[in-house]
Amino acid sequence: MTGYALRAAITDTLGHFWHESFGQIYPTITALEAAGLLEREATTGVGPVHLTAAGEARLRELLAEPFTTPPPRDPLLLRLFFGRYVPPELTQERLSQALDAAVSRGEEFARVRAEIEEQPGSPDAIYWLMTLSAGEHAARARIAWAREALELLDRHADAESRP
Amino acid sequence: MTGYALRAAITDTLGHFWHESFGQIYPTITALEAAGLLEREATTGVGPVHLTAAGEARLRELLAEPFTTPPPRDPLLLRLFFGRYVPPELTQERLSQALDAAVSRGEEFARVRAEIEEQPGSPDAIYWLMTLSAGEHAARARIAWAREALELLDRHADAESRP
DNA sequence: AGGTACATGTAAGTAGTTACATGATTAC
DNA sequence: GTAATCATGTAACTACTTACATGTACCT
Repeated sequence: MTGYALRAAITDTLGHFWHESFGQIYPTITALEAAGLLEREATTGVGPVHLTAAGEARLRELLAEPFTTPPPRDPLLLRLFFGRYVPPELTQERLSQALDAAVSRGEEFARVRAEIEEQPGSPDAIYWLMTLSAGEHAARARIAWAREALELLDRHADAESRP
Repeated sequence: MTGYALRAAITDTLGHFWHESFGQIYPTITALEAAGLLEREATTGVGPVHLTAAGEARLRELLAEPFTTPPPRDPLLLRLFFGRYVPPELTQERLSQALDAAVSRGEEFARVRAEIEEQPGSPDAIYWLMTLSAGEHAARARIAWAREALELLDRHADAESRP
């Protein structure tokens, strides 16, 4: 595929857990081609590329290597944690937005699930369903949490206004 | 507090959703001091610092500003998605590790909850409980997902070995 | 005396984003 | 003909990690 198509594919199918920018993609394609891991389908220097045999071997190698998880950084939770320093209405709004976003993600996941289950028997299907399921569980948990937190905030505001 | 104590406090109380390294903390303390937002408690140039009035005002300002969420990058899900390229036992092991880690996190959260609920009435308590609850929901979701995925993988391996 | 926790900092390097720049092709 | 989509790339910048370097204080 082309770099452009690759980016679209990443956004569409890995979107809920991965991301790449053009600033990463194009220099990487150049480097991989120089290393013989990628090949152009034309000799023009641009256009679709695909993995060479060496490229696929390297991919398998990389996927099998141990990996580390980057340190967490959740900007929403950070702002909620210091909620005492901002108006309660702002915290409420932020929770509402998080709730809406999680609901949308849940709906999107349902559409993707329907799509995958239309073509069963693909050797990839089980792995795609696995990562999809991670998104579904996370979205449901986020929805439940946000509702709970909004209620907690409501009750707290009530208790403050009539002590 | 000192930079060292600050880092310990971040790790202890924000650990499940935030992180800072010394390489960030110390230069930042220097910059904030130069800007008059932090003050040393001694005149020696080292030792505990605390927010000035201007510093607290700036903190409130920053906390109230809109924020963006960084693009997602989940290294585990990426490797599961391309599960077809690695031995199934490796995928199984990775899921088991994720499950164990989520269980441990869940237990840790239970301890923290007990701690917070010991001193009720703190004006921060509601916000701390909110972020803690986010961790609890996420951990439970991760546990449920990992168990489900392990089962899916098991059934799949069975189906492959006796077609 | 030796180890562990407390404490502070820098320098090099990596990773990644954002903004800018350019142009071809397709759809209406 | 003009707007959107497809397509490729670079340069500057920001954020952040890691490794290194150094020293004190306390405990046993």
